[in-house]
Amino acid sequence: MKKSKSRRDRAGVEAGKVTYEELVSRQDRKLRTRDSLMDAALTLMSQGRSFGSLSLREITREAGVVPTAFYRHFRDMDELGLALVEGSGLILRRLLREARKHGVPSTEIIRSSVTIYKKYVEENPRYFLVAARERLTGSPLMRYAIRTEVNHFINEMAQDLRDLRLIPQLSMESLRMICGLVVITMLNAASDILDLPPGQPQAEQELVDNFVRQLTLIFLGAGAWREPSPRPAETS
Amino acid sequence: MKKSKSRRDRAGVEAGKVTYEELVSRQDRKLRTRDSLMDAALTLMSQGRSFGSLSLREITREAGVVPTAFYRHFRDMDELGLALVEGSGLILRRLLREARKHGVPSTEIIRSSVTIYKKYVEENPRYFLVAARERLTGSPLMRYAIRTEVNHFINEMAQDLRDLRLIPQLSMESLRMICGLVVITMLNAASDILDLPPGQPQAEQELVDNFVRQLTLIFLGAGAWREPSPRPAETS
DNA sequence: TGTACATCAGTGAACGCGCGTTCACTGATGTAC
DNA sequence: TGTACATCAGTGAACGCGCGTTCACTGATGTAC
Repeated sequence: MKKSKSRRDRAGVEAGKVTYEELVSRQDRKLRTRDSLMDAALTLMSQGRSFGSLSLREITREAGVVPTAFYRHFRDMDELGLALVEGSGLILRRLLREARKHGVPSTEIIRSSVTIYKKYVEENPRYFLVAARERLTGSPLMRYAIRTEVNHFINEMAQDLRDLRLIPQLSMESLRMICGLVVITMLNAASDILDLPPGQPQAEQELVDNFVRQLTLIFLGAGAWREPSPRPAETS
Repeated sequence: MKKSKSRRDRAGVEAGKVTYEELVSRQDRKLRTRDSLMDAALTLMSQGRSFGSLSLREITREAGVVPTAFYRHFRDMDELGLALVEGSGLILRRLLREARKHGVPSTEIIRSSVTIYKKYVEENPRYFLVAARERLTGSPLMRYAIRTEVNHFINEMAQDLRDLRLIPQLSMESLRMICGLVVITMLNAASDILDLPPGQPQAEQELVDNFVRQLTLIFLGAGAWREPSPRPAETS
């Protein structure tokens, strides 16, 4: 963010055009800077770095802003981290909403879901980085926040599965257990997809096939699942 | 490592005792310092930090050694990271060896395996931190090394399952796919176990139960698995 | 066994650098009248 | 519409600090004779 003077100059007022930049309020500009800080963090992370190893100065540099501007938006790096987690949560909820919209295709349900999922991951790679990776390695604060978002996601997914009544004999608790397994498989696959060097269609296909088979196996298991008796044996 | 003079003083020579410390060669001492550097890194990581966020000086401080001593053992942090990955690989291989020793209990096989696994994770928490966490968030170099170790582990486990002939209809490829699923579930559970605050037996029991059920589901699925036809439909 | 010399694990001072954070500031945007 | 003042997003200098790495060193351990 340069001074407004020079920004106005560059914006081409002298050419008789009022650019988009001239129309937004101070508040909008502030939000845009905030976004570009979050974006900068995600960019650095997508270059293979963990959030915990990023520095405040690095992020402001990437965002094109002076280091002290950071404090207008976040108290510290932790607060930025939590904002990123919140973004990931939104992305995950949107994923479920889209899945619901597609309804229940009767054939090839898993393969088509995987295709949609893969596309979705590739369109929002950066937030999947946060969810899939920092879930395990972030600061305790960040890990806890992600765990909460992911549990939320698992619960919603379990509720959706229950509503679909595809496997009616399952209790809500079992559905949650199964969705937990599905989610770690999904996040693991997302991480693998994002690690793929581009231009390797064969490796990519193998990865997708493997993912499809793992999900198929899980749902095979779900179909064969019998609820455990409510009280386990005393010996265990 | 203090100077030998004072070390000898502290070692209690004046009390007429020759301590263990007095008996080891220079080479042994060097290895011990190397170990204490690795140990220091693991200690810091088990306090919730990622390897990538550790500094060389921090590690030498924790190891009780001057920063420059680091270079007698590792060229840089990357090399230390790879040494840690190697350590994790050894731990995983030992886990399989112990599992083999226990043979095939006919009842409650999964629950007893989980109990053994949990004990093993709790006895070697630090190396599981490396395997479970840095697998996704480490430097690209470290991630690749861990991926190699984990794939090795998956292959060995698949071979063991094949040798056991519990589910004889499965191809080696399917066994690998299934073991891949088992391993991400295992590593996820390890991460959860290590995150547990101590003294919460109920949360711990829930976690173990969930893990047991997920593995049970996977093996139910494996039992119901039919090999996919070698060539998928052209439409996919 | 004793002596003279080589090796080398660990030391400690020094360096230049990027870090997070403070502070007073600037000047465009927003508001009151 | 025009003016006078308030707000506040972003600036830039400055700070003390821990960082990775270099270098010459020390003195116990190891080796040759």
